[in-house]
Amino acid sequence: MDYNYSEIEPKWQQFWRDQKTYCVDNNSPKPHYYVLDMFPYPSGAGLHVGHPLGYIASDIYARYKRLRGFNVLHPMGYDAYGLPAEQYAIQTGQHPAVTTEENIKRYREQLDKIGFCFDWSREVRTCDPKYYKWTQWTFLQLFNHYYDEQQQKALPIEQLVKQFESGERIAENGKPWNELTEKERAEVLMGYRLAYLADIPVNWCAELGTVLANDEVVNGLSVRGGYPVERKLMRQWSLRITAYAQRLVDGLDKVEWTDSLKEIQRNWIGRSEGAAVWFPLDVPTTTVDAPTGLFMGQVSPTPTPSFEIFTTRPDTIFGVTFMVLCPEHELIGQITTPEQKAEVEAYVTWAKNRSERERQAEVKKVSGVFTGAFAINPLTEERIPIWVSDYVLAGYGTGAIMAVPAHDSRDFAFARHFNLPIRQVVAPEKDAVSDPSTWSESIDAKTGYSVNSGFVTGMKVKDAMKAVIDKIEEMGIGHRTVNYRLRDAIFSRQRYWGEPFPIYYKDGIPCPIPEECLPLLLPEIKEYKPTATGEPPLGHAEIWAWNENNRKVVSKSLIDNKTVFPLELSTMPGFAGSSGYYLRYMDPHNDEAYFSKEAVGYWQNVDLYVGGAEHGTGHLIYARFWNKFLYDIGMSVKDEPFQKLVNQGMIQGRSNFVYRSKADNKLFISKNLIKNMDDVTPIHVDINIVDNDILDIERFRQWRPEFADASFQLEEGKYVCGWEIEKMSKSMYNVQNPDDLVARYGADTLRMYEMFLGPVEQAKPWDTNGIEGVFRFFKKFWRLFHDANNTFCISDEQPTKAELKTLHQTIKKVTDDIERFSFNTSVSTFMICANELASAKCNKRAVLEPLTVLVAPFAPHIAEELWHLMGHNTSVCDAEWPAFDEKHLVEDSFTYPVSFNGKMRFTVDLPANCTQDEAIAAIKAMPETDKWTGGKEPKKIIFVPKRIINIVC
RNA sequence: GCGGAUGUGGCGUAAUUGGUAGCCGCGUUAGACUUAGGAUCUAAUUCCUCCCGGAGUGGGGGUUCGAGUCCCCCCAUCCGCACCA
Repeated sequence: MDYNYSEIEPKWQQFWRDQKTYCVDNNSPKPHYYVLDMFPYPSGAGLHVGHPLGYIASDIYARYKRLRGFNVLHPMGYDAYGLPAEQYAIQTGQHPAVTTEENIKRYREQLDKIGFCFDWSREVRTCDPKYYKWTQWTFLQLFNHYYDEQQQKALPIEQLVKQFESGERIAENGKPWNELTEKERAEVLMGYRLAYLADIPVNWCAELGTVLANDEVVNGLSVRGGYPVERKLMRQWSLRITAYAQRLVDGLDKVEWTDSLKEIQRNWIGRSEGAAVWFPLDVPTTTVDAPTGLFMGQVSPTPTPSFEIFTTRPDTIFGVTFMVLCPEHELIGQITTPEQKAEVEAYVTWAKNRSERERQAEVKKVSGVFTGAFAINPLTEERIPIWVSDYVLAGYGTGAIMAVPAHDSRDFAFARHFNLPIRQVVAPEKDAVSDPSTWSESIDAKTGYSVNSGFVTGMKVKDAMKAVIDKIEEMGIGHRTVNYRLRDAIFSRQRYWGEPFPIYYKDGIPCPIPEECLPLLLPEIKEYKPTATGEPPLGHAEIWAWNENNRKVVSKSLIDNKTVFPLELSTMPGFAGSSGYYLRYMDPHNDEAYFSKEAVGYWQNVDLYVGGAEHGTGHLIYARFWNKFLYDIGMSVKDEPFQKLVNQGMIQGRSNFVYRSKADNKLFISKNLIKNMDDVTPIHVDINIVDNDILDIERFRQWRPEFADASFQLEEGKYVCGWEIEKMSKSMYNVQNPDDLVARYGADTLRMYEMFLGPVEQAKPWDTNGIEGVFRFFKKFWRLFHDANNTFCISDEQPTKAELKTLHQTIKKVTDDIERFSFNTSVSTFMICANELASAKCNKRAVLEPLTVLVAPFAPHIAEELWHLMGHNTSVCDAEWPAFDEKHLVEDSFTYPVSFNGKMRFTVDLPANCTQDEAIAAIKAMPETDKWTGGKEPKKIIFVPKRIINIVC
């Protein structure tokens, strides 16, 4: 019997379970290291080979760190709340908890087979009340805190109340605190809470019956299901993530993530510096609210009614030829002249009713309408028309812009369409002024010089920006400011399968459920659809009201508005549970706290996080925000949750095709015999009946009834299939299930092969064609330890110099590779090592024992087996990483390549410690030298120790 | 449009970070042992070639004794954002 993985693997998996090999302690004299995988959503389809890629990489790293003497935390759990289980529940009536439980079981079985070193005793599930208690708890903390701009951190809302009480801070409506009703006070505070309730435009997905976050919508369609999404104003819970925008940007400089992912986040946060400027209105005063004259809630220093705009190009203010308001702008109703009223109203109505998809599809289409009103350019005192257009967005800046058509492509298109004047105020060179009517596009670059721009004319653009802002600030009509594209995170979902909000409503005022009463359990309901009145599914729950006196959830029929009140009906989104799970792993069974101070003090934060880059604008932003908040309130000890982050590339599917003749639909033509692709129809064929692109004809005939009597045109007796790289999906018959590969080659081969496929970070197609090579490696590796009769047989002889060199080369390369996360090259190194040892017939313990430890992170099962065969009775996981000794690599002599004018010509052996002069003398003495220099004295000789000798002649 | 990446044999990839391009594996070819082989072993495998050599890392230029690697300009593919003022 050869290498028998099917016997070895279950045996050691059981051993690890019995010995609790992977249980980690929260206190250890060893240095700590935290390796985390993004926990999976347990979908009904089970794992495919793409899922474990990142898990294998992190597993190798975790095992490596452990062998290097670290106390390694490497947990796993499930992101168990989510839409698919609920959609399934709506269709089948099956409780989402039941399907989720089944799926988790399947995932666990599949994961176990691959031999991961997860500490399952720390498993968390987001749908477990013991876990979501702390999700709800964090929500309450967010509700009870506000963001203090001065201190740049979250502070308890009581401190804000004190400021209001003392008059240190004034409510926006200007009324003193003690004159406000309780309801008014609640509303004021709601404007500060980090978790707040507000009417906001949301992404409403009618098909899913819920609101979605921005990152859950792509091209106007929901990510899950691809249903249309519309913009709608709804009263929703939100998280004031925008308060943390600057810290979220700054924190990126402190973490070791890829530049591309950092860019994605910077882009999403969208910080831009510029100026807020007030433009006075030039309208009959009767149409405006005379006493305040304010529209944007700002304290205007000017007595004239004015409105605020945001610009990143204050230097172009001399080129403003019109203003544009977004269709939602509250000023529109007040300033529109009677003549324009009908037209403007029609436009606003049209713009509001457009679906998100329509709007996005028609971005290039210019539309807008003139209000009839004018503003005054505060620097030039020119009278400029005010327009309304939906290319100005309500959610960004102030929803109003100063349009500079000469230097903004959108303003340019608008001006061209409506025939508005275009005035050049920036030129690439000082005198490069031309007639804008001849331009095909605007000059948007922030370079060059200001022209036609009053007091900044002739300045460089950068200087002009500064000069204009200074002037504006001096005039008291605006100021420097920073805007972010990031929006607050909508936190309500009109769904059942999520965390209930620990909130009840007393006279319409949202009140938190006392912390001691958490978790607020998700109630059972009969139907998972929205109620007849359009309430979220929790509207069906009968026992869903809060009794303030005995602090219990009670029947809705008891609601009396004195002691019993309705509970919130929406639930939290998927990212709620996944935003803090990494902290919970540190102390997963704590019922007194999210996690103990000791636990977080020991583990600090995640040292290495492995997962897909698709979470760049979702989970990874929310989790950083969540952590920063927990940091502010003294829970988390690090400002950033994930120190180093590695994005594993997506694994695509490699589909196989058979080609059916169009002339004869029973005939299938082997790929290379096809003369014209138009004569055949490519048909997806299940990759499980294809091996190295060769079709298993018998299994193909059995695959589908219509192929039972298929005939074939074969090449050399084989049917060769075509292939293409596509997304891995059931419908393309290209899904590779890891279980099948484990059954056929063993987990160690699967692990090693997934690493061998290429760099972990790189997206790549799954291709089983090379797995045989890895499997052969293991058979070869096994044979090193066994004789011809497959009896374990290693010798205690001293290794030769060459064998030690092989070993230490391998130690060095593999160690370096793992540190660099370059696992594909480590696999190559192992293969080279095994080849060399096999041809040297080396079966010496002094070489094989350290080698077994090196292989252990990659192939733990075979390593454990051999480790025990070598007489150890503890796990190879607790071995010590072999020490590298440079001296075994030192050679007596070194073979130098000698090149002439950069072209390699011959090699020469020189002593390893040879000096430059010795080397040059030796080369000059070589007869070959004359041949290449033609006997002349070389112009120059370049000598790089242990590299190369180059002669310039 | 903006931002980020990538481009090397038939295929997946490697290259001591500026020093003999193509390691390792797949596939292919030939051979050995075999009743047999989807087992094992050996050898060959970038391309052209008159077997002397020559060309070659998407294309073009540059720096250098020397460039896959550094700089500039194109081309192609992939990913992210997208009316963000």
